[in-house]
Amino acid sequence: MQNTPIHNDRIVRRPRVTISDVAGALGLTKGTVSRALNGYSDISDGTRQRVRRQAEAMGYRPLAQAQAIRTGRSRALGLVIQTDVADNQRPFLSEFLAGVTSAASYENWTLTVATSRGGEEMTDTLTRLAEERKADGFILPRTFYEDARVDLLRKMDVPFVLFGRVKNPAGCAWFDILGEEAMRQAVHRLYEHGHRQIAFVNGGMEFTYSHLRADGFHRGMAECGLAVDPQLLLENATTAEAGAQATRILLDRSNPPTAIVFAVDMAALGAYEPATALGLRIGKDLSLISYDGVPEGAWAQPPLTTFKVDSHQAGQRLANLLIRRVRGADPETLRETALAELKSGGSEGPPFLTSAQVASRVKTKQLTD
Amino acid sequence: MQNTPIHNDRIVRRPRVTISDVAGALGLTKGTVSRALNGYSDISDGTRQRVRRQAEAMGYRPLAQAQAIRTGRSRALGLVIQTDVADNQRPFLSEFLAGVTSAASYENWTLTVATSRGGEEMTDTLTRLAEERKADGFILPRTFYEDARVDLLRKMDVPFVLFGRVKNPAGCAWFDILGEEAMRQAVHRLYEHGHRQIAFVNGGMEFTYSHLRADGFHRGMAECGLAVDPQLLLENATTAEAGAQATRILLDRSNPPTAIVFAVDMAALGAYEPATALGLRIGKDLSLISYDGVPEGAWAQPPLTTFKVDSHQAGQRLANLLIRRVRGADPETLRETALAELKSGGSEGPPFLTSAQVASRVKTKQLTD
DNA sequence: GTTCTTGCCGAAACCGGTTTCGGACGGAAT
DNA sequence: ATTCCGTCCGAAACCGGTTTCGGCAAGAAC
Repeated sequence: MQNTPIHNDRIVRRPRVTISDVAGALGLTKGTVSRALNGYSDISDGTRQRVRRQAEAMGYRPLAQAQAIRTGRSRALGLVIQTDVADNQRPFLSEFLAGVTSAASYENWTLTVATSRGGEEMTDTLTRLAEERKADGFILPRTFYEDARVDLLRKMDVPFVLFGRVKNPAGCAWFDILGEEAMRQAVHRLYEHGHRQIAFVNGGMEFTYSHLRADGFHRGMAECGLAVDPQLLLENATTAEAGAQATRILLDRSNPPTAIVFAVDMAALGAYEPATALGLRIGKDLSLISYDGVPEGAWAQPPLTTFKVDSHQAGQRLANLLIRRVRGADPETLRETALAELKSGGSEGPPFLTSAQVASRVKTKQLTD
Repeated sequence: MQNTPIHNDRIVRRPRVTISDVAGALGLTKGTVSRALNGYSDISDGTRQRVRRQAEAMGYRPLAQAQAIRTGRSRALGLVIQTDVADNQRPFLSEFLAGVTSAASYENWTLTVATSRGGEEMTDTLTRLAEERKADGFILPRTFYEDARVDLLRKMDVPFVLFGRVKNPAGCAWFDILGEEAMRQAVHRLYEHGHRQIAFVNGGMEFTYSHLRADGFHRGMAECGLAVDPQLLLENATTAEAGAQATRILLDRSNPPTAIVFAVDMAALGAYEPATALGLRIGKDLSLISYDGVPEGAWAQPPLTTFKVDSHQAGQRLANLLIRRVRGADPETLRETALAELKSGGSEGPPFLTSAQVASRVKTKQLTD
C-alpha cells in the first residue's frame, strides 16, 4: 500500500505562471528575473525592461507566500477588532473595511482580519498573526489612552499604525479625526444659538478620544468666554442607557443645561427619552450636538445633529500609512489627521427656555409623576 | 558598493521555532517530523508521540505560508464583501466577523477579507485571492438567486460555502436562516391579532431570500385560509425610501392593508413616516412585522417588531462548514439552517381600524392636505 | 599588452516546510 | 541459512520565490 496521510486531500487547481516560466521564456535564470523585478542595482536597464514586459505579458504575479518565507513579509495588513467594548465604530465597519481593502489591493496587498474579546486574547491574537506572518503590520482601531497593543508591538518590533492617538506617541504612526476640533465647533455653534449653560457628556476615559474631546470642549468654552461648570461635566457615557442616565442627572441640577454636547452619538441618543419624559422638546427646550454619525441618529425624532466621521477615508489612509510603514518609513513622518463633518439634524437650535425655566419645568414634572 | 535592492528593508523579528529545530532536538530529520505531525502511516506510534510532545513543548507552530507553497493551502478563509448593494447585513458585520474568526482561529485558520463594488471587481478579487492563495475557500454572503460567484468558483474548482441559498444548489454547501419560516409565522401572528387584509413588501428579486420569503408569506396566508390579494404584493424594497413609497402605494389601494409584512427591516422603517403623515398609528391602525433585526429598529417609535438574525452564529457555522469543505468533505453534506428569533417591539397588535376605515381616513387626510 | 575596474548575469544556497524514494532492520516463512 | 516482507526512518528532491557569491566580458587606467 502507498504511504498516505490521514486526511485525504483535494488536488488540482489551475497552474500558475511562476517566475521560472518567465525566466525560461527569456532565456534567463529565475534569480535574474527576481532581481530585475525587485529593482536590484546589478541588472541592466535593458534587461529590466524585457523582464518587466515579459512578466506583464504572461500575467506573472509573484506568490506572496513564497516570497514571505524568505523575506518575512507577505503583503498582508492585519486588523484585530475588539468585540467586547461598546464600540460606536461598528456601524461603519463595512465602510472602514472597504477603505482599507481598496487601498491595500491597489498595492496588491491583502487584509487579514481577526477578532478578540478582552486584552488577553488581543495579545495572543496579535502575537500569533505576527509570528505566523499572516500580517506584516497592524492597524489598531479604537486606541486607548494607554494602549497595551502599542507596548506589545513596539516590543516585538512589529509595524503598526493607530486609528486614533495615544498618551505616549513616540514611534507611533497614526491617522485620526480631530474630535477636539468638532467639540470646539459644537460649543461655538451652541453659543451662537444663544446657549450659555452648556453641558458636556464624555465617553470612556480609557480612550484617547475622550481626553481630546474634553480638551476641545474646554477650548471652545474658553474661546466663547464661558466658564465651565464642573456640575455640568460627566464622563463614561458610551451607550444609550448611560446617556439617558447622564441626561437625568444634568437636568436634575439646580442650574440645568439648555444644551448638551455629547462625545458619542449612542449616548446622545439616550437623551431623547428622559428629556421627552420631563416635558422638554429636543432641539428646542434642550439642544444636543454629538459626534460619530451613527445611522441610528437619522431615525431619532428630531434627527441628531452630529459630526460625522468618514470611515472609508480613514480606512484608506490607514492602509496607505501602514504599507509605507512596513516598507520602512519613519513612523513619525506618518501622521495624518482629518476633520469630521457637521451633519445638522435638528436636535439643536436657539433655546426656547432659560436654564431656570428648564429647572422649574423639570421640578413640576417630577412632582406630578 | 554592495548589491542592494531599491527599497531598503527592515530586518529582525524574533526567531521562530522551525521544524528543523524540533527535528534536531529529537535527532530526527525534518521530513520525519513533518510526516509524524501530518499523520502519515509510515511513522511508528512511539515516534509520533515523541514528536508531538516535543513540538508542543517547544511551541512549534508550522508556518502556514511555507506549507502553502507545497500543499497549495494556507489555512485561510476568504470573505469578499460587496459594498455597492443596499445591504441590510452591514450592521451585523462586526458580529458576523467575530463568529467567523472565532471559529476559524479555533482550528488555527485565519480570515482574509476583501471588498468589491460590482460583479466585475468581484470576479477579479475572487480570482486573485484564490490564485495568490490568500484564501483556500470562500464564504459568499448575500447570495443571489443566480449567483455569478458560484459559477466562477465552481469552474475554478475553489471550495466555497454560501450564506443563503441559490437557484441551482448542486454542489453547494450552505448555512442559511429560514426566512420563509419567519414570514410564515409573521402571517400567523397577524392573523391571530385579527388581521385579514395583510400586505407583503418583498426585497430585491435578484436575491434568493426574496423568493423564499415570498414562499413563506404565501404558505402562511394559505394556512390561515386567507386569499392573497395581488394588489397587496410589492417587491424590490430594500431601503427606507423604497419602503415609504411601497407603503404609500398600499395605503392608497381601495382595500388597504391593516398590516404589512416586510421582508427587510430597512424598508419597514420607511413605513413610519407616510403612515404617520396619513394619520395612522403604527402598531394600532397599521401593524408591521419585518425581518433582520437591525439596530435602527429599536429606535423607531414604536420599536419595530422583527425577526432577528443571529449573525455571530451564522459566521461561526459558515467558517466551520468551509473548513470542512476545504478538507475535502462532500458539499452536499454541508448544509445547515437555523431560525430567526422574533423580537417583539410594538409595531404590531390587534387592528384598531378595518380596511375600509383605513381607506376613508387616508382619503380624508389626502383631501385636507 | 597587462591589470584593474565595473557592469551584468548565472549558479547555487537558502527560506520552512512537504513528499517521494529507497534502504536498513527485524521477524516470519521456507 | 536464505529469502521475503513489513515497518520505519533518512536522504534528497521539490515548492516558488530571494539573496549571496563568483566570474566573464568590456572598457579604463597604466
